Amino acid sequence: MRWTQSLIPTMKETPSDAEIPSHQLMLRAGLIRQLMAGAYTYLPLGWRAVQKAAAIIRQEMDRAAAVEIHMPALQPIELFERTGRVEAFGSVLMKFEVSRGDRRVSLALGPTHEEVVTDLISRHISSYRQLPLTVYQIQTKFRNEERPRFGVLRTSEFLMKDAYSFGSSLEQLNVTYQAMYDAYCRIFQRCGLNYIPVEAESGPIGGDASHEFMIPAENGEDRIVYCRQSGYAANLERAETGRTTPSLQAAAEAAPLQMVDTPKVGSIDAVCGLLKCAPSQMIKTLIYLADEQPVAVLVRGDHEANEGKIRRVLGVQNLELADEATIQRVTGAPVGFAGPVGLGGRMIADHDVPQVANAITGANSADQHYIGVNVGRDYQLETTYDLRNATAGDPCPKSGEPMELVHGIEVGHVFKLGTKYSESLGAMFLDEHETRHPLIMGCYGIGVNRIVAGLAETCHDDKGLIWPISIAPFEVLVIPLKTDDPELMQVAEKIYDELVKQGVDTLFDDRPARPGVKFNDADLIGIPYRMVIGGKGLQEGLIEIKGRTDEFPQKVPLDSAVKTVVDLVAQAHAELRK
RNA sequence: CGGGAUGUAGCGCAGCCUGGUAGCGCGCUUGACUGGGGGUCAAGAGGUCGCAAGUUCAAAUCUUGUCAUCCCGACCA
Repeated sequence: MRWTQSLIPTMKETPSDAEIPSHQLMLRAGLIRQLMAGAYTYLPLGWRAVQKAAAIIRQEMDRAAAVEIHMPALQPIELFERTGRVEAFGSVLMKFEVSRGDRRVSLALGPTHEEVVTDLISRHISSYRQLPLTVYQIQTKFRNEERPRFGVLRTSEFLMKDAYSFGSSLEQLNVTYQAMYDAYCRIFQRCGLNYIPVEAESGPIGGDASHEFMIPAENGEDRIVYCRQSGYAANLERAETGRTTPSLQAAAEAAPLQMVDTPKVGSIDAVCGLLKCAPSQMIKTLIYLADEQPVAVLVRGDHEANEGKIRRVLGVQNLELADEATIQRVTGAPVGFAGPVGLGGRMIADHDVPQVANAITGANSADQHYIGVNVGRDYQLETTYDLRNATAGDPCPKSGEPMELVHGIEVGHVFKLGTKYSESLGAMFLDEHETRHPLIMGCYGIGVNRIVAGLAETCHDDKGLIWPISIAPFEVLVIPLKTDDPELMQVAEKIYDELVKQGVDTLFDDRPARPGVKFNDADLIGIPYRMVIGGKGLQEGLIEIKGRTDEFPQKVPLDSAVKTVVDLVAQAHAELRK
């Protein structure tokens, strides 16, 4: 591709709307342009990068025996009604009506395709002999983000690879799941991404096992805990901690229990402000309704209760924070003044709670708190549980080493769906005994443009982007320094032709611009290899080859230059496939 | 949806407080010089100051409304 024939609007200055590196650099390097909040046009360089990621995904999907199809983005709302996801998606689902003759038809733009694919398969699969089957597509998804942000990382319209597996047994599901998991590792590896597979909550979609693939990045929206020792990594909502039950006896030096007035001061922050203490000195007492029964849950003041863990400990289906009336009835005080001292009914505590010596808690009486609260003396616990979100420094459940808190960009998600959709949409098969069962499904997503944005976010220096060769819009950038020197241009053209002939993706900077402009743009757009043909070097029969991150170029004789670059490109590719 | 900020040329910004000629840098066009890390000189093009209403002899500037974008939060199968 010749630069002058393409559309590569690089910018020297950073648009003020862009805050995070990926957004700034993708704009400045001429990869994308914004149409509106949450919707971007991909310009030639950006689109090429996306296409390269898509090609790798296709190869690995095919290798994992998934077959590509293409489903409509337009979907009848009725399908979502049958699975109850109109409510589940809420405003995220883009729905609208169109008229067809005298009828009104309700449609949605697909946020994902479980319904469509399950409906499709239900019509064509009827026997266990046809299973397992995995289909996938690469397609634009639509989700009405209430607040699109982070540039191209969180948009209302985005490219997603979504695969769906159908099996006749859990064993089949597990085999497919593992195949997809492995394929994902290969895909991200080949894309040159630093990624962490993490254990994840499967969310309202249902199912029992799930992994997210995260790119560690400061600006990532998701938070995960990670142990370098054991490699354990998990989504914050899901993460176990290696903590155990501590002593439940009061310490010898325990201060006396004392009631203090805290008028109208009900929140943790407010109490801390008034009593000049840290949230970690407080015990937070949350009143939940667990299957309609009130339960008090104790966590340290600076911790976040984890409802999934609480639900599992209590062994209940429904769990919600109690309403004001219930809190008043259970604690005898308004919201904000609950505490474990003298509180009747069921009570469970997090492991860290008894370790708070001389704690501050609500006094179960309006406008009053206790100070000097100690376990074993002022309130009793039989045992403790893991009831809160993990935080940085918590011991790893595998190694016991302290875990780090990392932010991450979710680029992939695999999970075992089970029969949620096959049941609600009637996707059944007959087994060898002629018994009907719902198909057992898995689903597997990759944010294709997030691969590109994630690389832009994490691979750059102060001069610009640094693409891995597999995703780079071009592999080699050829720069003739004097476009009005026919002799020099002839050499440059020949090198360009030769590279193209050898199948190297080459960009030819034929702009009649000054060298400085070309060098700076070259660094900005981050093409892995740069060949410079200049007057001085040419006199000696040399041209320069420089990797994007090399400090200095190597000078290579004209006749071996193409081969040198071709080898470098091949090597770089090989490196990513290891 | 709550809180905050910003809308002036393609991009970055000044002007607004204190109403009276639309400005700067980069980019763009033409020409000359220049020619290995965003060069110099000269001459140009480009703006209903987000939109609407109001106050005023007069509004980029003051008032009200509205729209858009960005940030924090809520939300995000």
